[in-house]
Amino acid sequence: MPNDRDDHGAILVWFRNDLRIADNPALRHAADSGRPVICLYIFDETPGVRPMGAASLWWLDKSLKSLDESLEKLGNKLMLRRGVAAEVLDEVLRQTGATGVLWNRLYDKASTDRDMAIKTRLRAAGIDCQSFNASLLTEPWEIKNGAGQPYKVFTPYWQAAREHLTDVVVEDAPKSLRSLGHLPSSERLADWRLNPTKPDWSKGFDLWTPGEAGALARLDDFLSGSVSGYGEKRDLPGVEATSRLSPHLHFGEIGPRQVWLAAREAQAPRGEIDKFLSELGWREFNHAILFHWPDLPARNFKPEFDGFPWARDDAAFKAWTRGQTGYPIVDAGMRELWATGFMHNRVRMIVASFLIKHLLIDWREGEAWFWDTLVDADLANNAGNWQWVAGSGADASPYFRIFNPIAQGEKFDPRGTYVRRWVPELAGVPDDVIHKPWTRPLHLPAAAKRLYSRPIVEHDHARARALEAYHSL
DNA sequence: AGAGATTTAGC
DNA sequence: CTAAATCTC
Repeated sequence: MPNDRDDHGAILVWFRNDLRIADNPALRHAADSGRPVICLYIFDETPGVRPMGAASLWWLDKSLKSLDESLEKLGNKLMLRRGVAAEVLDEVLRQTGATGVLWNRLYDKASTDRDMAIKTRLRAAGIDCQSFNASLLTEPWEIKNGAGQPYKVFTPYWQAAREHLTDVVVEDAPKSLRSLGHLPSSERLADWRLNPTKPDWSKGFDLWTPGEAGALARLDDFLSGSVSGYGEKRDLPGVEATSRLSPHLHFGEIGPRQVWLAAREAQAPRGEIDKFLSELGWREFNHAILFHWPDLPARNFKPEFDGFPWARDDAAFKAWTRGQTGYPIVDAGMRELWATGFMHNRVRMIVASFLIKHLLIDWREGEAWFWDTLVDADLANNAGNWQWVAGSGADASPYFRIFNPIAQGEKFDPRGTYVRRWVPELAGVPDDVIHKPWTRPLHLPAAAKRLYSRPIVEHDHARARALEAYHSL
């Protein structure tokens, strides 16, 4: 009775940040229906949905290509359309006669507003419309404290969340995907011009392999190698000891359930595995906070910060973005970001603290820069982490914790390995002054003297000024 | 997931 | 005396 199945129409799978075929419940559900499946990615222009930054667009380009190749192996392909999502869906439904639309959920307000409106409207029109969870270990609304409220502190949140994770399940990729006989036209990926207009900028991004295969390889590499020394080495930017899964997780090339299960089965000490998994916990926490406090990217989580006397200093901001602050660890981080679309986590905290506390520049300006330049730019994590550093966020670092960029450098990059990699003009500076080259100008090689400038603010002065600003609240 | 000053424990 | 623990911002 094959024709019988066709009578029910095709199912449309709307891909978003779930660019994978394994552990993808919407895709799996469509495949299991036995009906033809239309795989659609919409370059969404719905007003209010934050446009991706330049580094994200670079990544998206490769990830979509990779997903299309995976789908072709299953006998299907990825259809691309650009426009306002609701209108694009209407058009594709009309062109294909599909009778069902499935997707995996997103959790920011612009997306949930859009998706709820679409779901209500499509269901009223008789379209079978369902959403699934591909992106999080637990749904944000599932984890509540004793008073029925969402947690605002990470440790009790993660403790409660872990109790929900007794039967984490991963679904295999479908073996095949029926396709529609006559698929309406797709736009061409190249026409979207997702690569940066300055091609030189992304030259150094080749350390990444966007796409599902690259994500799985990265996870495997990490779990069979550096996770063993994770607790000790994860804070050392000169050592490659972190997983670097963040962009893959953001685009959903791999899901947190896959990471969770693989980590639990890895041959490594339990303590190290748990430390790594608690980083997944922060990802869950940030998404839950964003879901319950949708203004997180724009407004202080703690409203008492609303009166903070931020400085307007374009020259200082520019120096920060270019890695020209005169503090080697800060400059190394900002240059790693520019060169690779990524920055080591420890250094993210240092550069963010520097922008907010040494320069007194609003965390939202830093958040916007990261949004544009990070390949792992993620609304929940980016906003949550910037507010964490600023002291204005949920379970944030107290404002008066002001990182000393010299001490942080000496503690976490003691031999200057990281600094020398990203600030080559300091290559010949001896270890004992690599994080404070201005203190012994006579000992500096000519290149360092000529090319590396003095700090744009003096640490003790900036620290005192930041504390004063904080106390003015 | 600070920094810096001060106190205390252990020798 | 030193290093760890404690306190304060």
